[in-house]
This record gives sequence, C-alpha cells and structure tokens, in this order.
Amino acid sequence: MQRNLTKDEKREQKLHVILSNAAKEFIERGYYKTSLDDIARMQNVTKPTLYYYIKNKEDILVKCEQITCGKINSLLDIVMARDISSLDMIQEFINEYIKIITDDVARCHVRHRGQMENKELAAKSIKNHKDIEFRVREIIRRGINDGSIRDCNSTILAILLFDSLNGLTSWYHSDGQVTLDELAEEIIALVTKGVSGR
Amino acid sequence: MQRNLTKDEKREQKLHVILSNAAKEFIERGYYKTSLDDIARMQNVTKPTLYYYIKNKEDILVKCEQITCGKINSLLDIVMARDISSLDMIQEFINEYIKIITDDVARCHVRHRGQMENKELAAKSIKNHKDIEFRVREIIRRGINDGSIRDCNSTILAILLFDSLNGLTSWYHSDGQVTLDELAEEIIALVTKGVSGR
DNA sequence: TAATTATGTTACTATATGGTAACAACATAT
DNA sequence: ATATGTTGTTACCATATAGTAACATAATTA
Repeated sequence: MQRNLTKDEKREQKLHVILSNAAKEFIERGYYKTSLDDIARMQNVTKPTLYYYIKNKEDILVKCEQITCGKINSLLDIVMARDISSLDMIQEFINEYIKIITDDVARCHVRHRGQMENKELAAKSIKNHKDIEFRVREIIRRGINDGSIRDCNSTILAILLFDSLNGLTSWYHSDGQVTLDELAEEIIALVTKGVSGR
Repeated sequence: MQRNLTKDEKREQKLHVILSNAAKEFIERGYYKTSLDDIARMQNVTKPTLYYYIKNKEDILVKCEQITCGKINSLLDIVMARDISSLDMIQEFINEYIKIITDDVARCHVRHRGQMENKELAAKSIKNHKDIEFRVREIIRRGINDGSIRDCNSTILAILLFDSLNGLTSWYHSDGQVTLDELAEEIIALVTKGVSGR
C-alpha cells in the first residue's frame, strides 16, 4: 500500500538493483569474468541501457564503494558521539560493522577496493578506506590514553582489526550455522580478551 | 664460485623467475590486466616460450599455490612436532608464517586463492587452504583442552587468525617502518592478550 | 495536443589477448 | 659427426567484450 514512487525514486531503485546484482556476480565470478552483457541480462535489459545508470563498468565499483563507505562513516559518527569508553566504542563499532559489511554491495566494495584501473579512482578508493581506518585508530589512541585499551601499536591494531572484519565478507553467509550476533560476540571476546587461557 | 647448474636446475630456476615476476605483476596490476606478453617481456623472451614452463596462464597461480602451501605445511609439521604448549605452537606458527607469506609468490597465492576459472582447480585451491586451516584449528582445540588457550570457537578463531595474517600481504612491505620481528611480536601480543587494558 | 525528456533497442567497432602451428637454432650424448 | 631433445622464434587465429551511434518508443510536461 505504498504511495507511487517518483521518477527519481524509481531510477534510484533500478540503480540499486543493478548494483546488487552486479556486486553479487563480481563476488562469485570475478569482476573481469562478469561482462556488462551478463549484468544487463539479469535486469532483463540490454547493455546500452546500463549506461543510462552507470558511467562505465568501473563506475559500478565506485558506486558500491560510496554506498558502503557512507554507511561506515555514519556508523562512526554515531559511535564516536556516544559517551562511553573507547573500548566500548570499538565493541559497538564491531557489532554494527559486521552488519554493514555482510551484504553484497559491501562485499563487492571490500573485495575490489583500490583496484580500479583508473589511477585516480584507485587512489581515491584507497584514501576512503584509510580515512576510515584513521578514525578507528583515533578511537584506539584515546582508549590507550583513558586506559580502557592496552598500550599497543594503534596503527597495526586498526589494520589487523579491519583485515579480520573484512575477511568475513569472503566466508560468512547468513544462511550458515552462526548468527551475526553470535559471531559479533565471539569476535569481540577475542579482540578484547585474546586467546590465552586463564 | 658455485658449481655449474644441471639442465634441470636451470629449468627450475627459470621457472622460478617467471613465477616471481608474474606474481609481482599480478599483485600490482591484477591478474587480468597482466598479459602473458607482459610477463614474457620481463624475461626477455616471447610468449610462446612461457608455454615451455607453464601449462597456461592459470597454471602460474597453481604453481604459486603449490610452493606456498608446501612451505606452510612444512612449517606446521615442524611446529606441531615440538614439545611445547599449544599456545606456544600458535605463537611459533605466527612467527614463521609471516616470514613465509611476505614474498611475492605467497602474496600472489593469497590474493588469488580459489579464484581459478577452472572449477576443479578452484576447488582444489580452496581445499588446500581449508586443510591448513584445519590443522591450525586442531592446535587450537588441543590448546583449549590443555588449558593454554581460552575456551572459544576454534573454527572462528582459526579463520580470523588467517584473515589478519594473510591481510599482511596487502599492506606489509619490508622496506617500511616496522620489521617483521616487531610485527610478529605485536601480533602475538594482540592474539594472546587482546586489546583490553589492565 | 505538441514538445521534450527518459528509457530502451539493434547493430556495430575497436581492441586486447590466450593459445597454437610451424619453423629455427642450439646443446648434448652416442 | 649425427641424431635427439631442448629452448626459442615469428606469424597467426579465435574470441570476448567495453563502449558507441543511430534509432524507437513511452512518459511527462507545457
């Protein structure tokens, strides 16, 4: 019973379908092995139609990135504004981050980040990620100051954290054994307490 | 002043140069953007010559994988044979693993693992990694039994561990600030103690 | 209703590149 | 020396596919 969509909304929606389908295929079969004809076929349109929604093939990657980085930065805005310890911020971040990262568009971004053929786009992509990493590093640094986080190399920690979280994109699927909440819990326990016994 | 190489040794050596160069290029420019002509040019030979050393383009990935997985399994043989606690085994493994993983051939393997176009090769590639992961999981399980490792989900732990270690391949370069030993130390501290303060 | 804009199509081009066939030269062992 | 296998070359083919031009039609607005 939803109201009629405006022209722009319809357009937006179609773009999103294109991105989702393309993303899924890029993940499963690889970027270069998925042709624009393939992607068009999924939408029941022909290739030139895609060019009405995207600038070129690479633009699909760019758009997936914009969407995903937008979500992550919004999450950081919210988390960093809360009045909790830095360690709690990290935990909260992990919790929500894994929800963001486990959809196809985000997966596609993670897998192809920084790999655009266009040098400028690739550089921008890397910067996008570095900016996010930097913000997390900032949380860690504050945590070391307020004592909630053990004294450690914040740069390395941030990188390792993202590597393991982003790694989820290539193995976690919601239809498996573990729910996202259980997974988050396990990860947070490992990150905070480590693996050492007693 | 080394003795003359036999025919087979020379052949072996040339193959290794091809693999190293190809691996480096695959990492920097991507597999599909690096042509066999490019690779041949680096050796100062022509494309058909490569086919004397490799079956086809994909075979380069396969060979990089065989070399790397061979090293990792040998490492596991050694580590698991030692008379130390499971936690110490993990630490020892991390220490040596990051030495193995930070050369071009290993980097190439990590980045392209499981992505061969030939389904059988891809499946085998995934199995190769899963086997290694399984062996590490086994160490973790024993560690949970002997109490040296906190009770946790060994499957998830093994995956996260490999994700962060393999992640090194895309950012760590030996010419940077951090030495491999310092890096290992930091990682081991994080893995064992976690990040939580006091 | 006329005009304009959005959305789509068919048909095509240009180009890159994995792989192969046919041939040449060289080294080695008998 | 001569036969044999090794290592290399030039020239070529088949194929895939990103992107475009020209044209058609539906939808919206004036």
